[in-house]
Amino acid sequence: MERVNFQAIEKKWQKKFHTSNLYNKEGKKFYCLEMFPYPSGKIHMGHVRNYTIGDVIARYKYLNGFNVLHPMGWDSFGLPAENAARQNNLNPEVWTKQNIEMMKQQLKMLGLSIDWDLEVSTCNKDYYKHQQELFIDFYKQGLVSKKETYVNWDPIEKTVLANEQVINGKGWRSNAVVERKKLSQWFFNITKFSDQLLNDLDDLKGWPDKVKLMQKNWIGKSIGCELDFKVKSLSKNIRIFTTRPDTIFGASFIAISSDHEICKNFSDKDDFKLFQKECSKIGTTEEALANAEKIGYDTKLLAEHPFIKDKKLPIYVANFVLMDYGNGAIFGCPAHDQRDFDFAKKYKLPIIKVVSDNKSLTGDQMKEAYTGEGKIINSDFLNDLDIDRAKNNIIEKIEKKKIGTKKTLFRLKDWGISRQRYWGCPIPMIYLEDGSVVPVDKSELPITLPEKIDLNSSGNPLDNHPSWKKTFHKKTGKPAIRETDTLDTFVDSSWYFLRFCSPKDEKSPFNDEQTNYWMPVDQYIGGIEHAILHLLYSRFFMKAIKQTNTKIKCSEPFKNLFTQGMVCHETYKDLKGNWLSPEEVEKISEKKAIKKINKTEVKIGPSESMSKSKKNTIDPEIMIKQYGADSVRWFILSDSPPEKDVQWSDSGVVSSSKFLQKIWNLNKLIIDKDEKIVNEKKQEIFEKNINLYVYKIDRAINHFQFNVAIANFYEIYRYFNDEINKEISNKSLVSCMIKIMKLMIPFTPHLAYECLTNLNCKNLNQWPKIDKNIIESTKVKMVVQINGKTRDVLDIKRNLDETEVNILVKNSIKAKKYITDKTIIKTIFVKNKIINYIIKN
RNA sequence: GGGCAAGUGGCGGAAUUGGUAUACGCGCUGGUCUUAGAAACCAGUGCCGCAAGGCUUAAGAGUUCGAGUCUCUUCUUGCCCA
Repeated sequence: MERVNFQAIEKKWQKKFHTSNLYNKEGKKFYCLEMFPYPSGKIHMGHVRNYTIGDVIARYKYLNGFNVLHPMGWDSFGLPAENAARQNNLNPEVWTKQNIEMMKQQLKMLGLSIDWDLEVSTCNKDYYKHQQELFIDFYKQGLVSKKETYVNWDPIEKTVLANEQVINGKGWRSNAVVERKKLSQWFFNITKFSDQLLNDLDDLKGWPDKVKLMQKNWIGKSIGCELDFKVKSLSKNIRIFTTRPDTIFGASFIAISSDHEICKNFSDKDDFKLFQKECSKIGTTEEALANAEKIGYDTKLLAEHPFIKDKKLPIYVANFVLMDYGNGAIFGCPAHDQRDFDFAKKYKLPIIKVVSDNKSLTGDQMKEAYTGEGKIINSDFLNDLDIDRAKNNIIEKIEKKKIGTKKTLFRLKDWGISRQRYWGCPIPMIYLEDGSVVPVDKSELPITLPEKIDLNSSGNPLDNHPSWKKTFHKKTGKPAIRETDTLDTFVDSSWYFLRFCSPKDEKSPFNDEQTNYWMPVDQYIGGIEHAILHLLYSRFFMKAIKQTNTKIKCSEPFKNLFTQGMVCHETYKDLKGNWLSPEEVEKISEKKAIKKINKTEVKIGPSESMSKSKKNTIDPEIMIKQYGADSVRWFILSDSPPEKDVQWSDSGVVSSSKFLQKIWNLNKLIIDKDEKIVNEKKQEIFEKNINLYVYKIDRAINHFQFNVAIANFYEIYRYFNDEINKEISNKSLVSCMIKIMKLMIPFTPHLAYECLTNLNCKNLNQWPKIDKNIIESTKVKMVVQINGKTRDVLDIKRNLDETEVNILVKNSIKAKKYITDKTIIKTIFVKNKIINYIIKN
């Protein structure tokens, strides 16, 4: 049998894919989008999986008559380019553009149905120009602000980290211990949309519940209240915020942030200064705050308890209270908050239990705070209420006494977007001589990056640049200084999906009409690691844009979301414990492997997601060159459901390629086949069964069960191969094979189109019709059970009723013996499925 | 610590959503072909049993004519938040 030349076929069809696209102008629109890649240099298997899944959907929709938008772009700003540039002594732009070229070629090798005319790259000024415009629009809408805040400072990268970039108190990239540093930063006021971002989740029916829940928790809405504490020695009250007003009777101290205005009273004291310095050593994440040692500074001030007469609470400055939480002041209830508990233990403050944990321990005997449910105790009028009731009750009392009000708190913080880096979008703001900050005039956009830059000195490269920041205010002509921070790269990816609707529009970020036609994205596909931030920021952008531009109708960017799993591979280590790549290892059996060079033993570790650090990566390009893109696509879809992790296996991709060879052979066989005598009945059954598979595969694709669809292809092959010589006309075989090859287009487009051409198929781009009548007329399997145990399976016509089935059962040899001479007490009959006889023994 | 998933052969996994558990693939075993290997093809492959048959979806209970699927308890793993 002739070996199929995958490389030649793929090359031939990729030329056509490059110039063709998936537009059916008269069809309903379908916007299919995969998360665009960071151009790191080469594509990895994760990309292969992501873009193959997207390609299946895009092609499937196109074949079904949809007008499909399937673009691709590059998330091309970001730190790795700066690092690489430093190492290789070239401009980040050069490095980035090289990578994009290489990765684009690799993506093309996969045979994706991308419309490359729409390509967008976020580091191009014709992209970020519009981003600067959007920034100015947002600024004018009051959605941008500049705030002095503590930030997570990465001392190695010398940059600000977002909370989520801090993992276990360390920088996600540098692994350096993160410090708290006060800086003036630009923010998007995402919290203005907190309620909307939360409530609109309910409308996202096409999103995984898991992702919605993660977003909900991230936004973290909670009800609490503000409450004023009188301080006798001060003229002013301290206003605190709490989500647990029900524990007010357990309060034993007040804790304030080191930035609280009261601290001004002793800001020149040396011991306080020292304390303040200590405070800055911990990061700003909740995790860092919870894990850090709690330290306090005794102000010697006393606050009055609002509900307990003559009770005084000491006021401490504490390192775990931040100014941007509530009002920078809390009351401490050690018995029911772990941080307060730790603090109280350290400073020997009373621990008063006010929620019953059904244990006899007194507050002082408790080993940790109790934060669970329970009845309120030791709390005067709140006693015996449960927590929720007590909360409502106390808030009512507080409002009545006019010492505080109910308040909603969100965990969600404003989005800090300033980065002290070169390779990002310049923030289009200028500082005037009088100290005011204004946006640059839109006519001056884009504010471009300087080409020559020193990346080797520490600090902010744009700030270090000799001339770049010096400019003039357009209106007054007076000298001004540019903002030298650049935007977080999450900003770049928060609106690229809009740009794809009209990527060539020079006047505005997007054309309203085109945007309203294509948006929202009908199917968005990407990794679960973006479940919170990227998706939340994009949702914010959509809402902010809608507020800015009233012509835009869309308020949620992604109608359906699919999060695919990772690609994993076994890990290998030599005897010294060094990681080994799969190429360095020779596998002898399932559990045994040796090093190729010196035949020493290799330890096989668990399969983990592919990463350079563990050296367990497989290069897609090598795989494509060896087995062909279709085989790689086929394998990556075949082995696991797409939402779960998949194990890369060499034997798997080998068998994929073998199977595609078999499909090729089968096609050849049919084309060259001599005509035989035809049995109409057999042919009809054959055609019906093929039709049934069309239905099954169509259904599987719709449910994202690509592995199931592929299993069906294996079945079809076997069935087809068995039936090929059984009195079926060549015409019928060819028309059935055409159906099958059309079903394969989304999975293995090169092979499928080549075979279809060889089969002389006329309408290449039309999905086979599912004939519902044929499915209705196929036989069904009726399970015959006796007392719930399966005794026989009958092939019967569809929709027979109970009496008809009874007759058939009585004639069945297998089932008959269980029923004759027995008393049937009850019969359960489910049409087309099962008949179950309950008999007496 | 809290929340959410999930647990099916040696492995990846399927099961029309309460109706034949183990589809399909990998691996393994045997065979045909071959000087040999590879490839290809054929057959077998959950467990017990010679067989008839019985047992089996992490463990245990429950609902049901019928449970991998629903409910409860326990255990384990993964993810997110702390």
